[in-house]
Amino acid sequence: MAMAAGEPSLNLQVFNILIMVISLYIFCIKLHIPIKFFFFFFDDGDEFRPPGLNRCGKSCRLRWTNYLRPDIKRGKFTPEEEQTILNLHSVLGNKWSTIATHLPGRTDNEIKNFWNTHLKKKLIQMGFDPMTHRPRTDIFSSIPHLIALANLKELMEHNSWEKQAVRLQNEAAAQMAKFQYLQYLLQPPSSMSPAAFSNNNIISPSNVNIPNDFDTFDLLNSLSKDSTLPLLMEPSSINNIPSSFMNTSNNNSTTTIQPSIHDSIPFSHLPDLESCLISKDNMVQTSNFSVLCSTQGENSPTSPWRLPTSDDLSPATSSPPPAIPPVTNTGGDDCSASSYEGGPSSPSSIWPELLLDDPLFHELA
DNA sequence: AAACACCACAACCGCTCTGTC
DNA sequence: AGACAGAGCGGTTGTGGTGTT
Repeated sequence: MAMAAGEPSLNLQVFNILIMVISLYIFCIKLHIPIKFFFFFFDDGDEFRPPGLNRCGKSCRLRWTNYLRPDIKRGKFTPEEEQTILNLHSVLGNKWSTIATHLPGRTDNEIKNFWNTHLKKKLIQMGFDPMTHRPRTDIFSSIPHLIALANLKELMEHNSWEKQAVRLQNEAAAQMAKFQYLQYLLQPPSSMSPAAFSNNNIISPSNVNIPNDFDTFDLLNSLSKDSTLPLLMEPSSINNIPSSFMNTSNNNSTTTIQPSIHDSIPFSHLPDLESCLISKDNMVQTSNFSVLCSTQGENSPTSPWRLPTSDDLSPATSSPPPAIPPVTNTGGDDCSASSYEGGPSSPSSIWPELLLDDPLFHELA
């Protein structure tokens, strides 16, 4: 490995490179240029980050908009804000920035976090799908209902002295199931359309899906014979709907049927969260049965199978009883947790097979 | 007191949109 | 028209605090 004549020695080359590096270093120090600047091509970020601070301009902007901005409101969300978020989310979905424009002082990030950590869980706990704001129909949401059924069954077995009252309640349960099935069938197909968000939806033949199968007609006939339930299709009878079926907070006499219409309004069927949310350890949530018991006048405080009512949940408030989440099928594909289609493809095949065939249901009905 | 689980929230990430050159 | 930078947005993660065992 003889070195060619006139070619600088290896030591000299290294020395020259060293001199260049030192010169560059001094140059950078004099001009206050960070050395890191020359290694920007190794930076994995898409923006240049100033030395010393591991922050890019983007994160600084986020820090300002989400935290440092002086007009940001601190503290917990008020119930009004909570309700606003719920209402807006039912209409807008996860458009956090749009929702934030309606809540001065709150950032989209804050609202998003609040939703993910609080409101979503609340809705799930209440048995509502946080995406559709409608009663969930998956098996997990049905578990509290089934537990309530099981408890009721057990109580029935051990409390023969109240068989008569239980029988009445079972009849009411069957009627309620029929009613909810009918209500389900009568849902407008475009229940998720913006027009459906209006709280002034009035039931009328024009906005009601006339059922087209015989099962439904049979059900209608059976209901019309039943004095317990009103004739829904006759406007004159709408005012006769028992108050428990109606949103009692609506004092307007414009014949607005809350249960069925509520079911078509993504959020309006929800009661005030504070008034109906039950503590975590209470397995019996706002279920059909809590409403059912209260509607039949059999829900005496001493009754052994008494389930919580809205009064139990919030004695101080006079808010209406929670809406009736339809008795849910277990695993039906009409309204999955994340993809509600707004209407059943074959309504008559959903309830009877999956829910009404439930042995517990048969025993009770 | 320590370990662990859970919760709340700021921060980050990746993507899309928009304005500028 | 296309490239680029910055802003905006929604989903996700990291982390510190708190409660529980």
